[in-house]
Amino acid sequence: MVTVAKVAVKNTVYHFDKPFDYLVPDQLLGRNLIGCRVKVPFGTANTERIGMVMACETVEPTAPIKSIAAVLDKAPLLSDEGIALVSWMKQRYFCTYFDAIGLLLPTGINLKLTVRFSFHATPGNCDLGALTAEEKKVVAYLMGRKKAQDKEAILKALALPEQSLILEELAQKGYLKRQNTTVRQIGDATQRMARLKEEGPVCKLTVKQQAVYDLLSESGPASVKEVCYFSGTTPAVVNTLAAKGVLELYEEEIDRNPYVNAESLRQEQKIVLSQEQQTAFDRMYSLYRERAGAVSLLYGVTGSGKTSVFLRLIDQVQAEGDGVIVMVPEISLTPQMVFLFHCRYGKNVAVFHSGLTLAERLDEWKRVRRGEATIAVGTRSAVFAPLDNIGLIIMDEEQEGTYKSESAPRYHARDIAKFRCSYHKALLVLASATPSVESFYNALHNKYQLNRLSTRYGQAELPDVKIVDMNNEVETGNTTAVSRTLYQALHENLAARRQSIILLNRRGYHTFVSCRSCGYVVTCPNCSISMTYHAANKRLMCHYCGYSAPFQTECPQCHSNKVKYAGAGTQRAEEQIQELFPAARILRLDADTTMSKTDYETKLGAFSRKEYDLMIGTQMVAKGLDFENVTLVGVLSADQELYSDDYRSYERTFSLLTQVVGRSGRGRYKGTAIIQTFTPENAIIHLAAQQNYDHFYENEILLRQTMLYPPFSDICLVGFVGVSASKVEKGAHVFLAALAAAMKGTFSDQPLRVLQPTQASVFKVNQKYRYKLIIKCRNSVRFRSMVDQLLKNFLADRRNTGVSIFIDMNPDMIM
DNA sequence: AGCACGCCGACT
DNA sequence: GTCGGCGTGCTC
Repeated sequence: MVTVAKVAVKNTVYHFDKPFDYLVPDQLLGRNLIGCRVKVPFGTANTERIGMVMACETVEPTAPIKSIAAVLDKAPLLSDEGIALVSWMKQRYFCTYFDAIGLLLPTGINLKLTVRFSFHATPGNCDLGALTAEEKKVVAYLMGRKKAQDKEAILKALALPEQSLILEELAQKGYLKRQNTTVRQIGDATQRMARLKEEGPVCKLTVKQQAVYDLLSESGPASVKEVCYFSGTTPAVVNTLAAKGVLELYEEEIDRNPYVNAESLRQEQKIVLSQEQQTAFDRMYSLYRERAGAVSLLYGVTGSGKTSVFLRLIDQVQAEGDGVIVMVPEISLTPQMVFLFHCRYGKNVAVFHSGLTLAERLDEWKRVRRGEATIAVGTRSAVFAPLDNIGLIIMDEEQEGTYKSESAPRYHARDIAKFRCSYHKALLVLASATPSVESFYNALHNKYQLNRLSTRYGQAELPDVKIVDMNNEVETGNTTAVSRTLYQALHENLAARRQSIILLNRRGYHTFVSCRSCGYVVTCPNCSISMTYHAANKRLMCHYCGYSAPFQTECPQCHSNKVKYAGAGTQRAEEQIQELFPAARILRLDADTTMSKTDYETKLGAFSRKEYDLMIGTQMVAKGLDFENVTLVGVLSADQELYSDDYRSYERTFSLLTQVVGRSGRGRYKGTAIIQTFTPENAIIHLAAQQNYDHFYENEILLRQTMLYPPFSDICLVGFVGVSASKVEKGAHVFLAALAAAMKGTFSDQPLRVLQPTQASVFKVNQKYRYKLIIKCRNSVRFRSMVDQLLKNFLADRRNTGVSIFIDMNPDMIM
């Protein structure tokens, strides 16, 4: 009998990704290998690859198989649950094992295989007489260095060809020591900075280089990222200048983890719940005690104090020795929330979000893995926190699109949370002021427990909302982004020394640039999308691929001088408002600026200390912020999201408007909100103004039923991407034909509605063309096995080379 | 994806 | 006669 390990191998592609059998050598037999990474020989060339042991079994020896070369981890990185979750994800998201494994491991732990050499100091080796000139050079190079060097680095430094075997030969002869190592790829906690050298330019500069030079001489040292943004260049230009000696690059440590002294913040704070909150708490707590792996939907109007209920629940679950995961949509925007958690639970909290460096993330991951932290707080990826006894998972604002991953594996954190809760028999709490239609449907049909918080906490009341018809404004000669009503309200609010928030919903909004003479619209050369004007760097930018070009008034088509930008981007709106209120202190929050995470926190801190009068920004000003002095909220234009062709666009608009309106009047003073729109008759806007979710839901669920959209079906989006538009289109049709054949043949039992393949709404992105095909289906085991087969056939079919394919089940947005 | 095996055109 | 083009098939 022999022991065989089932190993998932890294860097495979979908159609041959499966567990490969490797022999477990005798010296490894006593160890628990499941969940450990291993090195294995792979393919005819037996190249070394990294793998993950998914299972082990003892079998009769049959044909000879290859052996595991080495084990890379002392203890398993994945628990049994992790292994099960990886397999589950592979089936559900049509990804490879390692795509899924990557999510469960912290980024910093990824290993890279390298070979290192160092000088082997023995008495005989000092005699270099027997060596060739080249060999002497190599030995001399390594003699001068104490530490072992990477093979590639040595060859590069000595200008030797990559394939050179000289190092191996010298190791054989005993001059060098060879080490096979696996190095951790830990990212830098630093960022690259550029500063000019004092001498000034020593040679002629190209236009782009001059732009970088001018910028740096004006601004002083700056990060390479910022330099590129403001000069409209790429890092390549900066590197060239560095090579020419015009500027120098250096590393600067980026923002320190602001949570280091979490423990010192710790203090008990008693939470008093209202009757309504107490009822919700009691029901969720008893559901948790049932240990049935159930789901509860906590539906509470904005400002109803959902957080207090969470905290009480977490206290209880912690007291019973269970771990907790708390997810929030975008944690950088809620430093208040992180602060709150640190105050209450000190070092018991591990925080996961994109603002941490890789090394910090690795540390947090380890603290959870070792059981030092039993509460994981973070964005989407926190759902994978390596807790091994989960009692409770909380998803705040569960309807948010950021919980859905837009790259493979295209998972929804809610589904992962459900998996983990059913594995651990834990409670999943979905919380929202505007639950997703799917979740509310489940709650009404008793699949979830439903808890409502329908009054605001304390004395706070819901704000008064006015809807302003912008058509009237335009007709009566007001062409600015601010209506007279909003102007008046802002004026009064400033005079009363209260704060205001202005939402500018830019998403899908084109501050497009066009020629007033011939109608030419400036579009991105790489993508089929119009360019957006950025006032901060006076350039046109593409939001899809990052391409930028200087703004020019001359039209490339008719050569008139009439190219102008229109529409109210955040930057433009800020200018206008500043002109209208010259004395107001305005804070702009914008996802596109190069602001860092701690910048946000400082700015938001300053806002809460009333150092600003007005905050203006995109979606991010609408969500989760809690400032008691804000009594006015303005929405510059409510329409943009509403009229995209996505089945979730109503839901998103309703949610956004409801939430932003809810920012107003959270403290002692009654709040007001003003919504500007060109379609004042629209029902969604009125329902959001009234914060009337129930009515919105009733309308929406009927629509979903008629149109056969979720929750009445699942949407399986098949995407095709490639550089050749015709090949991509052909690929989509090849897939369609195969699907049609499957539906006539083996899978005729599947109730499917297939929509014709069409171009993606943004057809070209980054020089690649995109097609989509939509299947309305039931996401069942059988449906997935059909898709799996279709995918494998597609990938193996040579007609489809150059076309990549992906599946997105219930995408957040139809591409 | 890589990598090897295999069968036809430009060369010593 | 060989070197090498990239079409096809496999990876425990």
